[in-house]
Formats: sequence, C-alpha cells, structure tokens
Amino acid sequence: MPEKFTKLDKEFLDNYDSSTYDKPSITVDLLVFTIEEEELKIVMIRRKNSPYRGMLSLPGAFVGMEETLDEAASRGIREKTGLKDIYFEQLYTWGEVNRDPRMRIISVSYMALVSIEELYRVAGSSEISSHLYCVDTLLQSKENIAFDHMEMIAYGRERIKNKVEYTQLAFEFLPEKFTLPQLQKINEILLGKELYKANFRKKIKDMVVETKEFTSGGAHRPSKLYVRKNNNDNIEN
Amino acid sequence: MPEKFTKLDKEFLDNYDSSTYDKPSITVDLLVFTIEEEELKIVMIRRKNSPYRGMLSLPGAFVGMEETLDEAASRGIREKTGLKDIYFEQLYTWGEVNRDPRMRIISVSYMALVSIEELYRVAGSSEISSHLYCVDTLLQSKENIAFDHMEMIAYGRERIKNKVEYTQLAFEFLPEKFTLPQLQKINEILLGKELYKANFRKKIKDMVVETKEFTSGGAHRPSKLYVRKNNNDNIEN
DNA sequence: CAAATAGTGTCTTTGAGACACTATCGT
DNA sequence: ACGATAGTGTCTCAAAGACACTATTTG
Repeated sequence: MPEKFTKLDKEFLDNYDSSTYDKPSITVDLLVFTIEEEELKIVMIRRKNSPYRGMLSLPGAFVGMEETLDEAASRGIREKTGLKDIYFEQLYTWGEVNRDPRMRIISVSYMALVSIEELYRVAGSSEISSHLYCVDTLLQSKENIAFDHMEMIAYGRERIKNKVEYTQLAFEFLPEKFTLPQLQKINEILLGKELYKANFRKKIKDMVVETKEFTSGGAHRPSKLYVRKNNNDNIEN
Repeated sequence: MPEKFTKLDKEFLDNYDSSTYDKPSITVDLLVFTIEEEELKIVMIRRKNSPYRGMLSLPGAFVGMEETLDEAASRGIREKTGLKDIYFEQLYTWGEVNRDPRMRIISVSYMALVSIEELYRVAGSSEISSHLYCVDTLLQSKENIAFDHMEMIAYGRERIKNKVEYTQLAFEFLPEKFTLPQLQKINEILLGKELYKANFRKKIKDMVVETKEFTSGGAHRPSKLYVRKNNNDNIEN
C-alpha cells in the first residue's frame, strides 16, 4: 500500500500549523421548501450586489467556528425566515473551485420543509410570499440563478421526489391536523403525477391516525381530520 | 421576512476580508470498500500518533485550495491505495465542533468501491490485506475507532445496503467478466441475506450480457461468463 | 454414477393499479 | 333532487417469493 504522505495528508496534522495554509470558507446553503397554492415553492433572495446582482439566490450562512453544520443550518433558517424546529436534513456538499467568483467557498446544502401555514405565521404572509418561487418553473425557466444554486435546487427537487416514495416526507408540508384529500394532494404535487384515491389510502393507512373531528363549510361531504402517526406508536400494535 | 444580516451572513461577503476570520479546515475521509473472502471489507489505517494513537482510522486527505472535493477524494484514493478510475461517490459531511481534538475540521466522506482483484493488482495483495477489515465485525466490535469514523462506516454500510436494491452497485466489486453465481454472492453479502437463485436471475437479467466463455476447472458444471450491460445499450433494444 | 454446482419452469403470494360504486354535505 | 367532494369494495395484473426440477462437469 503506497504510503506517500504528502503535505496535505491528514497524518501531517501532527506537525501542522493551522494558520500556515490558506483554507476555503465554509457556508451552508438553505433550500426551504413549502407548498403554496398547490405548487412546490422555495425561498429565494434577489441579490442586491455583484456577483450575480439582480439574480435569485438561495439563502445561506457562514459556518462559525463554534457551531456544527446542523447548527449553522438551523440558525440560517431562523435568521432568514424566523422558523424554528422545522424538519431539515443535509443534502450534498458543493466544492467546485470557482463556484463563487469572489473566493473559495465550499457549501453544504440543506433542505428544510415547512407548511405554508407555519411559514405565514412566523415570517408574515406578505413578506414571505414575495420570496417564494415555484420550483418547477425555476427549473424549466431560462432565468439565470446565482452561483450553482440551480443545480442545488434540482438536487433538492430530486431528493424530495425520491424520498416521498418511501418516507413520510409529505407530512412536513401539512399542519398537525389534516384530511386525507389534503395529504393526497401534497403527494401528487411532490411526485408530479396524479394518484388513485383508493390505492393511495391503502398505502398510507398505517401512517395516520384518525381523529373525531371533521372539516366543515364546503358544499359537500365533510372530510375526517387525521394526525400523523408517531413512529413510536408502532410498539403498541 | 426577517432580514437580520449578521456578520456571518453571506451577503456580508461583499465587505468580507477573507483573512479576518478563523476558518475550519476541510478534509475528505475515504471509505474504500471491497469484498475479500466473502466479506465486505474496508481499508483502514492504524494511527501512529496521538490523538487516538494505535486505533484504526479511515484514510483521508486535506482539500487543497485548487482542487474540487471530488478531486481531493480521487487524489486521496490514489495516494493511499494506488487506485485510479474507480467508482466513488460523496456520502455525507461531518461537522461536529470537536470531532477532531486538535482543531476544527469539517470532513466530507466519500465511499469508493473496488474489486479485490483490482485492489491486489494495484496495491499489492499482501500490503493491502493487512489494511482490510471486515465491516460488520468492526461495527459490532467494541474496538475503538478513531474520531467519528465508526459513524461514517455505519453510514456507508447503510448506503450500500440501500443502493444495492435499486442500482447496479454490486458490479463494482467484480472484475469485468463474472458469473451469475458470483454476482449473486456479492449481492447476498451486501444485503446481508440469502437470495433465491431463480428469482435473482429474473431480476438482474436485463443488467447483464452473456459472453461465449465459461469457467472451467471445478468438479461440476461450468458457469457462463457475463459482462455488465452498458446502460447506453438500452437504446439499441 | 455420485457429488457438486449451474441453470430453468412454474405455482403462490403480495401489492400496485384501475375503476366502479356508495356516502354526506350545502343549496 | 343535484352538484360536489369524501370515502370504500373488488377485479386485474405484474413482480417477488418459494420450491422443485433438469443440466453438465470431474473423479
């Protein structure tokens, strides 16, 4: 086994002066997804300065020396939208040398999912709405998006599409209590295709628990409200 | 939408002096998997220095200012094993504040998959064998592993298990020409369970192309050799 | 021909997909 | 009663699972 320990090798750390070498900066870039008006949307900011002035970019934050990546992501989400305690997960780390023309920046992308009700409540509906963009429109459009953020959005979109199939991701876009037609609609939007009602209900029946409440007001049969089944509840069954 | 741009915000970059703030260092940590003697194994190095002196650790490399993350991973694999042009993919980025007691290091983990024949050929069979450890034994053992590398191995092991189900990952562990019993054995090792021969063959029949060659020498019926079907070949069909 | 491994045919079971039906609200 | 949406029963079909069988080599 070749043991060519170069200057950059990790064993070299033992005689390594942290200040000797130039280092990349580390940021997190945040893909905050929600569903508004039956469309998957993402929070974006129009850049006020160069580079990419006037173009859309993802919100982000530098990773401080005393915080983990998850903490930086969580802080970034809170600073930009006010949201706390929402679902998020790390996606991928982007390290092209010139992905930011100003300096070498390596960015860890995170996606966060939140219901539109919670987003309106915390960020203000009019303030946040102007920052929400339809994901599929962005991806199809020729509108230029800053940095490699278009790639990041495409990556996040794919992740959602894949993960909806085998996880309970869809619930993150709904309030605590919801109807099965609502849940089905969310799934259809995330998957990009229509589903058969009876089949959909068979598939998700073990993930939800019915309540005794119903919707009301529509000129049609009321819909029963459900809550998400806690995974720990499985032990009871 | 709260627009509290803190010192660490990315828009702040416009008046940001790259040298002002202390930064984390960035490394790649490498999970080089192979299959030797019907076991999934991983390349590990026993540490010669503190911290974690005498414990096993993953090979790694610093990310240079002029190389991408993929390039750093590729270079690291080459420097430590001699391997070039093998399959690898980024897994996850680890950013706990004190994951390395010496200094703040954020590490992007990569996994690489290679056949034992190729590994022997390039690294030398005796040299590399002393660095190969059975993954499932490591994960079950109480043997201490340096840094957060145990978590990384567990993460990589899961990724393989999941991805084998819906991709052609298993082929990476085999030489160019292989038999279906070999391919089945690889799948069984990666999945951690036995498979029915007839069912397995139905499932993978569109991923392989038979050659006119056979194995020989065993005191039993010879096995036909196959090659992996190039995905581009789908166009022909 | 016996032992060993390679390779195939087919029945069963499970779950996805498709579609038709019934139920309950407001007007 | 009617329009609209909520909710259910069941047939079809394809894939996964299980198992039994045949095939070809060496000694």
